[in-house]
Amino acid sequence: MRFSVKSEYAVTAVLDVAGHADKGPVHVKSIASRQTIPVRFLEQVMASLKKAGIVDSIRGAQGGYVLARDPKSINIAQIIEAIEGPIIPVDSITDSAEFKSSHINGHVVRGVWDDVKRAISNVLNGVTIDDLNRKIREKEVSVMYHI
Amino acid sequence: MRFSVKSEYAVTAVLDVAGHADKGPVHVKSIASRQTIPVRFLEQVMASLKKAGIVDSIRGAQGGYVLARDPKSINIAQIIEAIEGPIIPVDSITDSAEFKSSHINGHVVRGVWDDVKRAISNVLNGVTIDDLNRKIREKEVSVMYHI
DNA sequence: CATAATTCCTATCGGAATAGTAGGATATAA
DNA sequence: TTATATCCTACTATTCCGATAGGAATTATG
Repeated sequence: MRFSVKSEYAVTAVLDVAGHADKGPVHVKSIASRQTIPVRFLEQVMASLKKAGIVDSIRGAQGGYVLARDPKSINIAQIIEAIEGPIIPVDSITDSAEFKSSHINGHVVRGVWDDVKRAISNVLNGVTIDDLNRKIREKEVSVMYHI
Repeated sequence: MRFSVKSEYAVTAVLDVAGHADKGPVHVKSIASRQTIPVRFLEQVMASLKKAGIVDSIRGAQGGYVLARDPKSINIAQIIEAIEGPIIPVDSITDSAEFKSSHINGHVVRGVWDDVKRAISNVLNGVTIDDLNRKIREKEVSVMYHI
């Protein structure tokens, strides 16, 4: 797993789609201009999200993207895994037989790495798109009051 | 922060130095051959560790490296930061003013990122070289019993 | 049916980072 | 004085990231 701009775009985009769910399918162009993300780049991000079953697409004119599932059932871990691959890889470099045998005490070090990955996974699994949407709405409300 | 081979080398090396503290300064060549790490590459890793005040060096013949501090006071976070830079960067790309203003709801997403970094930091700060050394010794003992 | 709008598929590219190599300067024990 | 180390700096091959690009496939709309 890593922490790329692409992941950030992905979460932002899903959040954007969720926030505009009422006005029919959201097209990439809108998201891109709202969030200032290169359109052609975002296209690829959306493709990954679709492949992972997070969004659905409607092709053709007036098409766009919609959430494939309930915002409460989409968490950040799923989105990031859709983009970057498994947070806890099935076999990492350090899991190879040669690595294990050539690095004395490697298992101990790898134990720490695993702990870290678990911690990351816990955080990301604990936050849903619905959670973030609420936070955004709360913020908007508080801004309104301040005006 | 990231999870490079270099970091793994660093932790392994510190662990190796700690484990051979009794027989005087440990030289890079020994560590490299024991752990199967390219010598010239490990040299650079050790330089970073020294700069960070984790190990001390003795130059010249029969020189080598020793721990600069008590193994109980060296944690994995310190080692990784010595190699990769701050785990929680003072200013990341996503913290720039332009990024903030151009990405709606960016603060919410970044909030999650911060939570993750904190979680990573907690794990890495909670594990010391002494902890890992104990684990290695326990393992060795249990292996001995099995023979 | 024609057209505009949209997703979809694939290839390419510049720049940065990673992992590793290399040459030689410097220090010091023996 | 010599062998053994660390130290300093530059280079390199490969991979990955962020982004761009061309064009095919699909579909609502007039």
